[in-house]
Amino acid sequence: MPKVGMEPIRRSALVKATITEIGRHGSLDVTVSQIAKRAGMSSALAHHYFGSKEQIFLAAMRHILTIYAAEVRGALLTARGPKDRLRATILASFGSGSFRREVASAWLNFYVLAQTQPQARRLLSVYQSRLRSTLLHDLRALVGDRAETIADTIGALIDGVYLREVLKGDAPTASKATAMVWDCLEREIGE
Amino acid sequence: MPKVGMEPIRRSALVKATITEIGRHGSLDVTVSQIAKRAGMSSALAHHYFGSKEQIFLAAMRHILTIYAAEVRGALLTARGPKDRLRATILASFGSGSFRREVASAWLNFYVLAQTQPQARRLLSVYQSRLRSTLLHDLRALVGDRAETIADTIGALIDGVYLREVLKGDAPTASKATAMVWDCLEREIGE
Amino acid sequence: MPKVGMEPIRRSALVKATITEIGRHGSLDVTVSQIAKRAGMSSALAHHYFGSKEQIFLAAMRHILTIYAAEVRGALLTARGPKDRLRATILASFGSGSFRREVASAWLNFYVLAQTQPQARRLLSVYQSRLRSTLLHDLRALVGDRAETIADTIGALIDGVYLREVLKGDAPTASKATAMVWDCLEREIGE
Amino acid sequence: MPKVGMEPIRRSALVKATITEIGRHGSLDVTVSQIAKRAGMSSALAHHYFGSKEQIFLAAMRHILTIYAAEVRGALLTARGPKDRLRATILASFGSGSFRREVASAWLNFYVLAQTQPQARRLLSVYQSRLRSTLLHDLRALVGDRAETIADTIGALIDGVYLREVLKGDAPTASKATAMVWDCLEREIGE
DNA sequence: AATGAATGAGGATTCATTCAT
DNA sequence: GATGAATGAATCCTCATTCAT
Repeated sequence: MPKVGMEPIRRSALVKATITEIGRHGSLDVTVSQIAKRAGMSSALAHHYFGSKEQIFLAAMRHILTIYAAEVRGALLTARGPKDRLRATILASFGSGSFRREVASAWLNFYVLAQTQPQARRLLSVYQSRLRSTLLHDLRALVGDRAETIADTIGALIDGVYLREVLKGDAPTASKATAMVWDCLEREIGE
Repeated sequence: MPKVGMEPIRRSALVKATITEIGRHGSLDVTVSQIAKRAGMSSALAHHYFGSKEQIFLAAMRHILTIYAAEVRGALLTARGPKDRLRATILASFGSGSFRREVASAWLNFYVLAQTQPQARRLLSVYQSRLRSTLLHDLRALVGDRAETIADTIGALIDGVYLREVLKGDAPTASKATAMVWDCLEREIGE
Repeated sequence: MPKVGMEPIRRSALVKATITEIGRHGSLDVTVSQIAKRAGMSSALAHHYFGSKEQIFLAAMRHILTIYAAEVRGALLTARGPKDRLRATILASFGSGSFRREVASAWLNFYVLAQTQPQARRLLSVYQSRLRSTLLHDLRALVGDRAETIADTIGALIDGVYLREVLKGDAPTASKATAMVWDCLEREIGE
Repeated sequence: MPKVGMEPIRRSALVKATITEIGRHGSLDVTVSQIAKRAGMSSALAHHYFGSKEQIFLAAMRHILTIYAAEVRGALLTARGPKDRLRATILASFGSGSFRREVASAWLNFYVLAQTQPQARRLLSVYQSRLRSTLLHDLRALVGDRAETIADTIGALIDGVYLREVLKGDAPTASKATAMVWDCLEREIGE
């Protein structure tokens, strides 16, 4: 058993365990001990690596956003043309990565935290900015000046549809969610 | 002075105090004592009336939804024609009642709770159903079959815009929010 | 069992238990739970009444100083003339109240705390001022101008002798301590 | 570069770091990690060298006493005659080595520890014995039989004056402290 | 020699909730 | 109706200490 270079392994294990536990409880009312135990270590070690429960959660949220960004980039790789790219972006937002119960839970709690926690707020605006600039880029090619307005609307709609889908009760449906946003977008760009 | 008839007064004071305290802290991490103190009574009495902290919060949320419903009804009173009514509905969703910081805080925490708490979930679906049927009623007159789809889209958009506005940092702007939803709606109904 | 007016009883019990426990451990490394248990209550109640461990200790120290002040006043009641009064003051400083192991422990830890804790520092200076003015009053009648210098010296000597006696190992001897200070004082006032 | 011979360097660094940290915090509530970091090594190494936190502190205290003893010896080197030597001894007790805040902190905490820790108690009695025999030696030449009593009184007075000076708040004054003890001593030896 | 990794044990503090009055 | 009293249970976080490398 190597005793060196454990840090990234431990951090990653904690991040994953955090997401799992939050999903399991639906809230941030999860003890560091529970998270640590699931990650196979003592709570003391969790604190050693992250300093506080809050930082553990922020790391988890950063991870979720990283995964999401990767999913978007992945979807864009094979997209051809602006419309295809827009569609890919929307699809990725409702991809299997985002629609898992644990991730949804993390998001909802993240919204709560973003009201008061500066780092959370910053992280949230990173997410929003990225999505916005991705949408903007392709919308400009299609609608010119109206791109900004539409990007904002579609961004908000994505969040709203996401919220409703994950709170629906039964498992969220990516296709339904995507269709709803896409239809709106098509009408906006005057298809 | 009779002690009779205090119950509704106490309950109402607690509900308001709860909303205020949640707004102040941004989360449900508010103690019953803090709420009770703000409401001018002991925490024991708060428990006497509501049974548990969770029930206090649910009562607060019910109050918020009641106010919201009233705001919608009020706006509809003077509206003439389906389009005017739709516009009124949207306006009410971003009315001063909803856009107060405390109410926004309550909503975000309510979403978290709705994942796991049956009463919260039911309450949430009451809100969604009401909004949906209000929108549907007027949309049918305008677009017939497409009403359902559009109602869902607009409902989700309202939630998404609300989310983004209240998490923006600076005070949310009702006019901007309303415009965004209304523009989308106009395009949908083929204005 | 009365459920009203418990506060003074509880506070007093906690103060006494604190002194006992500090004496038993020799240091402030005593848990609030140990103190509370000895005082016959839960640690939560101890916090309810005092707010923090530090405040509990400060209350204990205030109690010790109160007892000491009472002992001095008591000794002065029957004293006749300045010399007799000075002797009484010294005697009281090494009275059975001060020389108990627990009280000595509290004092030593109090000195440590007084370096950094404002309230402790203030309390310490209250003790020093009181002793000084008591000594001064009677010394003035005997030596006039030299009273101040002598009061300071005797005050320091009392502290030094106390320190050495309580750290000696075997039980401290009031008579030996008193004699040492008194002899010095006699020489200072020129017999 | 050989790793041999590091031991004394490490130990010394730790001892100094300990004194610094205790001074900085005013108490023994200093973590081994803080000490080790200040000494430029890991806490594990600190344990390797000293075995426990307690032993680190005792080593620090031994160091302080060694310095103090050296200061006394140094002062005695140039002293001529018993009175001059007594004066030198007192001066050294309030020398710059002893009156530093960190050293004072260490002393106060040392007193607390001496109540219960055998090694600390022994160390304290070494200090007291040394001071006593130094004083005794010169007092005998001046007052014969009364030397013992006076030595005890002066010893206690030194401790008492030290205690008050370091707890005074503002920086302690060596000259004032020395004068107080010296004046008392002169009167005792019948100057 | 030296350290990062790891933890067990603990400890102050908080709080929802209950109960006697 | 109303509350001060009271607590059990929890939770975050700390830290001296050990160990594998």
